[in-house]
Amino acid sequence: MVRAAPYNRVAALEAATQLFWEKGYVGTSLKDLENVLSMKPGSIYAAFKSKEDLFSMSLELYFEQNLVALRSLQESDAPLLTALGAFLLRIGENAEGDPLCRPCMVVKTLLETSSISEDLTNQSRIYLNEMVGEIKAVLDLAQERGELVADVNTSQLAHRFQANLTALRLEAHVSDQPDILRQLARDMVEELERYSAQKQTL
Amino acid sequence: MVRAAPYNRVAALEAATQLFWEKGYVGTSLKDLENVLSMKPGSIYAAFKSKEDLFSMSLELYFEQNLVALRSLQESDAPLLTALGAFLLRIGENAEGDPLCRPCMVVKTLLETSSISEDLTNQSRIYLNEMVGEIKAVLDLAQERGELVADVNTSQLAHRFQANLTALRLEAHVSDQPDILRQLARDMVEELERYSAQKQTL
DNA sequence: ATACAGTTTGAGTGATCACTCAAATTACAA
DNA sequence: TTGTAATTTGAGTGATCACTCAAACTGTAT
Repeated sequence: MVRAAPYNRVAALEAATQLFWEKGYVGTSLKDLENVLSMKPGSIYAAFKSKEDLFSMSLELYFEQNLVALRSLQESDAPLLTALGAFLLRIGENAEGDPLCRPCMVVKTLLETSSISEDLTNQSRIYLNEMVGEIKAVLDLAQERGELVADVNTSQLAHRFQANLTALRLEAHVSDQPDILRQLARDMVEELERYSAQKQTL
Repeated sequence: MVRAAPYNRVAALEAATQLFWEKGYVGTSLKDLENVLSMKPGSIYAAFKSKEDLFSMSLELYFEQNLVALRSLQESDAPLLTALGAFLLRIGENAEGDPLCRPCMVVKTLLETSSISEDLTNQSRIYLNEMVGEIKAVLDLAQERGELVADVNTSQLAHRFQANLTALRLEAHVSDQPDILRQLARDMVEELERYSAQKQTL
């Protein structure tokens, strides 16, 4: 009775996400989407209702994938502070094609849509808040495990980490001096590790 | 012989800058510009050649104004590190209508135009590099004056400051928790003042 | 007053925008 | 095989995009 959809919804959403991430909401036309999704306008609208809805779903997918990366940290027993620092160092390497070394799609969306679509702006805001909450959860766990000094405000430190992450991804996009970027990442890691319970006092 | 232009070029450019800053390049239509500049399309094109050129001039104006603010620091004899920190603390207050508490137009442009206009992207990149150079100049002067410890890499610290500034302006745009934002600003100031030559050792 | 050059005007350009829908196609049940 | 409902198709919708240009207007020189 129900015919299987001949398009792969997940694959289509992932392709849309990449396109939107790169070109932004306004900068992406339906022609662009038709090409990338290999779907005609009618199919796109049947499947995703509107360009804005499709963007919203793409943003959600992007967010969920980032959330998964953070959650997986908490499930392993690897040192948490080291793992957080590794994110920064990875951005510092600025490897070609590493998605973490491109500006965050949520941040891009927030900036782009702040006078275009209130819905997308709010969605971005919510995601950023959820992300910082997830970082805080990692830091709380690190405190439980005795990796992080007990007297630090994890909420505050989470915001600091998110700020560093965002700024570093931006710098990776701007900088043409690998040394500067790498050292910037190291400075941020050093700052983070000043709260490590394991570290020797200076 | 030459009739005085009945439009005020500087005022028009400033109005265009505000509009572009808020709505972005793609998000601003010529209709929007006509309204804000009180000019008909023909006049706009006679005066500014194209939408992209007008945007470019607006971005330049924005940049020059920011540059002036930094240069003026070097001409006064007020403590430089304190003055730099004051920028951060001002963002931390997130006062309604304070332009410093809105995301940087250059950063917005860089993110928005990276797949739209190579020219505007390059222009943004250049401005960000000039800004960080100007921050470095302030830090170098601070070293000369003995305000800043001698062994710190001012180029590196300048990049760190710029990253903090950018991230903080972004956070001011996202956050609905004044306390968090204020504390974030204070953390950044504290980090900066660890390089103060005047400060007492911990 | 008249001529004229500089400036503004705004309807109109073709292109592109997001989006629609009747018709063709397809997969499955009977 | 046939009937049917789900899906895809893609030409076409009106709206809006950045932009143009001939005509009207305006300030100045003569």
